[in-house]
Amino acid sequence: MTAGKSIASTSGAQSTSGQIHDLLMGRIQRGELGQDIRLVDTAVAAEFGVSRMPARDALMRLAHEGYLEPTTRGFVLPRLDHREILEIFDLRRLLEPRAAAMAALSLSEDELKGLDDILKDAGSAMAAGDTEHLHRACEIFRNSWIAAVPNVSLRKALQRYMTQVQAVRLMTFAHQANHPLIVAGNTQLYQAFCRRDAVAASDRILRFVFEGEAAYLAAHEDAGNQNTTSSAQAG
Amino acid sequence: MTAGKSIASTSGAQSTSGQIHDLLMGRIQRGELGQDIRLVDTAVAAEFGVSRMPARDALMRLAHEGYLEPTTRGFVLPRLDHREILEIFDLRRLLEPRAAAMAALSLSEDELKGLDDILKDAGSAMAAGDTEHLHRACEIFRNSWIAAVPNVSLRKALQRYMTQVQAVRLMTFAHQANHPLIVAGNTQLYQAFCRRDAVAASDRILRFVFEGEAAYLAAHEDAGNQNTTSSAQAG
DNA sequence: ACTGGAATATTCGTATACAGTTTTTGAGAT
DNA sequence: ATCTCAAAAACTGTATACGAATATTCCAGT
Repeated sequence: MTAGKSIASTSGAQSTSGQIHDLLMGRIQRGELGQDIRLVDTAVAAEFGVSRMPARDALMRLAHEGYLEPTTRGFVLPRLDHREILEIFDLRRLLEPRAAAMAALSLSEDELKGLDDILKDAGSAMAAGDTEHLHRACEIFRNSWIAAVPNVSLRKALQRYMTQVQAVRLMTFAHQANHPLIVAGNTQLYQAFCRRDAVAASDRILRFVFEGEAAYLAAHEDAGNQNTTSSAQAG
Repeated sequence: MTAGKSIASTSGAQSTSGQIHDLLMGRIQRGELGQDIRLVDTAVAAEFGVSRMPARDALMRLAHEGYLEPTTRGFVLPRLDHREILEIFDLRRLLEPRAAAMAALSLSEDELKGLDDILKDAGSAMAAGDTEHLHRACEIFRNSWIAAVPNVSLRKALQRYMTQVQAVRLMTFAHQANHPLIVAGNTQLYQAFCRRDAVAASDRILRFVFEGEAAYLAAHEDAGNQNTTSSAQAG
């Protein structure tokens, strides 16, 4: 309570619990939470200098949205097992092609320019061997084009699998050999967007998801060979 | 507080707020709430003989699930607008064919028998002109086959759109002319399940969603012609 | 050293209270 | 009769407190 971060003046005109919710979701999406961290309402409340209620509301809402998992002792990141990760690849193959096609038709010139900038950023990050930077750039790229999907319900559905995307990325990005593939895939997607080519965008993202799954499976096998335990964790 | 309904001994071993949540959701799904009714936490709390917090939790959870809409003055039934309903038809076209295909391969003999029973129930309900009964039977049918989808993530995604499905149903079921189409569609889906014909199940559910959209659009036009206000409401 | 079980600590769910905000109500002026 | 503005009521969001449930720790007995 004494070290409160003064929640006010952060994001939009929301309630306290809404602001805490958004902040925590940002941390989760940016992968700032270790998978062994337990989020407890009293601790969150203390961090933000508020009472338990807003913190509790935010945590429960995040849990219900699938970003956190309630346990008997605090909230933790949902630990995705191998099966669940593969399931979500399946879902992404169903949803993302249509989403990319819609985005191709909806992205404004400004948004395309923004994607271009992010892509250049990702390219230089790859050249510099800065995995962390590349990771962030790819996340921004994905969030940006998804934000342009006009079907709100579809957009929300995609955003719900951010955790899985993050978890898989953390595994596949570890292998620098994957980096050119990732940047090339995003570049081709961007080019399809520029051409307003919905079909190409759809095809490209589908192939991208398949490639992601293949890279994940390879990383998973590696991890399995080296260490039988804690193989398919998000970390 | 004095006239509490003694929440205990109702449903499973949940928390108070969970029980209130389930009870209210049941009322919503059964259409027991007029669209002009405002649910206020203090009133709900008084009805169930608890304090505001559990009632508030339940209402907020229902709101977040899309069953209710928070306003400055209590919670009301969500007014799904035309755009959102069409968006969800789009999503269902992406997800349900795959789900039905998976269900065709996964349904056990017992589950198939259960579907058959429900289907017969629906048939007799239609014959008797019991719209309410038919509505319930169709809901059970849908829930039953979706429960057999082995991809947990896909299953959860589908269940998230239950509300919208319900809302649309309430509109389309009002026209008795739609009833034979609905029962026939479910019957054909069931037959595809029995044959373990994933392709037929996939095709059938896709057509079913299209038919549902067409029926919704027709109902929407009717409502629009009769009354410009309160056209696309979930009643 | 290891196991069983009680004491302790942590955390959750709920109750009650208070403050801020928005809607409604009602009185007075035109 | 209607409009305006202030007072009241209603409702939401947050703070604080308490009891219950569950995990953890620690000690005694083997």
